[in-house]
Amino acid sequence: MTTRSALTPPVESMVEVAYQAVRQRILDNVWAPGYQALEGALALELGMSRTPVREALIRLANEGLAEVIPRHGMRVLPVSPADMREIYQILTSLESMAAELLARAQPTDAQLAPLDQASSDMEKALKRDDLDGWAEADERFHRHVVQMCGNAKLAAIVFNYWDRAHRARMVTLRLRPRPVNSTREHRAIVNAIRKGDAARAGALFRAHRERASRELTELLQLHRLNQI
Amino acid sequence: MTTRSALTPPVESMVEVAYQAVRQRILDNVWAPGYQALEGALALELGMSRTPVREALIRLANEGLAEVIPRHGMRVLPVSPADMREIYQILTSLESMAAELLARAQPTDAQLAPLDQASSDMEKALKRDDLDGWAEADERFHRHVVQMCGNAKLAAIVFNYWDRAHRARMVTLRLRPRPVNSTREHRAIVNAIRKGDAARAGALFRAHRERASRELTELLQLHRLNQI
DNA sequence: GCACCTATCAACGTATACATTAACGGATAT
DNA sequence: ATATCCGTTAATGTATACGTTGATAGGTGC
Repeated sequence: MTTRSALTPPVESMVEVAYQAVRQRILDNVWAPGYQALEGALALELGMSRTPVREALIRLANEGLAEVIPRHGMRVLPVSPADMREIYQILTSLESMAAELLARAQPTDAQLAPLDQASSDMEKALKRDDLDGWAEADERFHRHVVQMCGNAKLAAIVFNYWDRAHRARMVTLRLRPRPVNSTREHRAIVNAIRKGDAARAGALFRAHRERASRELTELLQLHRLNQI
Repeated sequence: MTTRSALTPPVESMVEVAYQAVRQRILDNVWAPGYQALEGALALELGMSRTPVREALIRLANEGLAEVIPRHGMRVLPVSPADMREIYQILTSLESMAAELLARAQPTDAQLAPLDQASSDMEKALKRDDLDGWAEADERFHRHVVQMCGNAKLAAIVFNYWDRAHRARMVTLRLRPRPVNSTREHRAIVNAIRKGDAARAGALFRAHRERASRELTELLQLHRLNQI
């Protein structure tokens, strides 16, 4: 009997191990933007041969987190202010579409509960001056909207671009004034969705993201953060 | 002297050869949706070892054109009506954003000339009943808008989802009534962009894509095309 | 000192090798 | 006839091998 039950999680392949390991190091800024590593070195570090490492790097390159330079191995891609502008334009467009779709779907109160919960958690975290908690609840809010909009491909794109911008968000989290507007805007968005007012939900979400994008860009300029 | 001039294009790697070969077969519907091929068979057919084939397949899987099923090789991914709906929602969102960005950038008449040209070519092709010519000019119009919007990442996403929907567009091209509305809508979009009216350009583009999406979906239903 | 040339090296791209294991078919029991 | 078991096969995932070639250091000429 060699069935693999739900209890024994699928033996992750070495490609998966390599992919997750490198990805996590990039997202956690353990390997800073510009960091380079040779395929052989990575393989040695991860205790596997170059083959699975190469395959993982192809995925990471496709996802825009790293690039592969022929004789110099993998390089962690920096994110410039111009990149951030492009990324936030994409997120603004797709997330506001997601909000519209969600509003059109007329979700039940039960389905919207996580959004209310996330909003409350943001308020509570802000009162405690718990910025990490605030960021987690904020991300949870956005994730729910995108996951429930009914368009899995759209969600996948949004998640990918969140990842690319993740480091910048973490850096600016503590450089900016207390994010007091966000929660109010989230509440208004939930209301529009609850009423089924798709146009308003989309417009509010769009304004919400555009403000965030503007603030982020200004912060990066102010602090001369030319690559993150 | 072993410089590689512009005349001698970079020797494409075998991975690139494999990637292009498989991709082209999928887009051209030489390998229909659902078609499967083993890594070894592909390698044999392409005259290379499994290694570059595997690496090409990883890219194709990431791009959503194929999937890799552990003991069954590569499988060409079918596109269902539900997929088409998701894809067109994404395209609607991103292309209308591109139109807005382009309008905001206040392009010169010279920069807008290709859009006028494409619109004329669509009219001319339609008069000749040249559907392929019409489709080419239509795609050229859309490509220009997206390429000139100033957001390369957005453009890359749009191109990828065009590819995914390519077969369906080709199939429906000859099933639908003559596309007489599109050219008029294109003209209106160019006018809005020329005036720098970003909101209007975005709204028009959005309506344009939503109409196309609706028509396509209805065609697929009508002809019971449940996977393309 | 600087530019150029050359030889060495090592990282990569691809091919090949190999152990693992899912899939399939045939045999057996009911 | 159908279900189950089991042995065989072959496709895979990963490791290893290897030729090619860009990069670099050191030497040479001016």
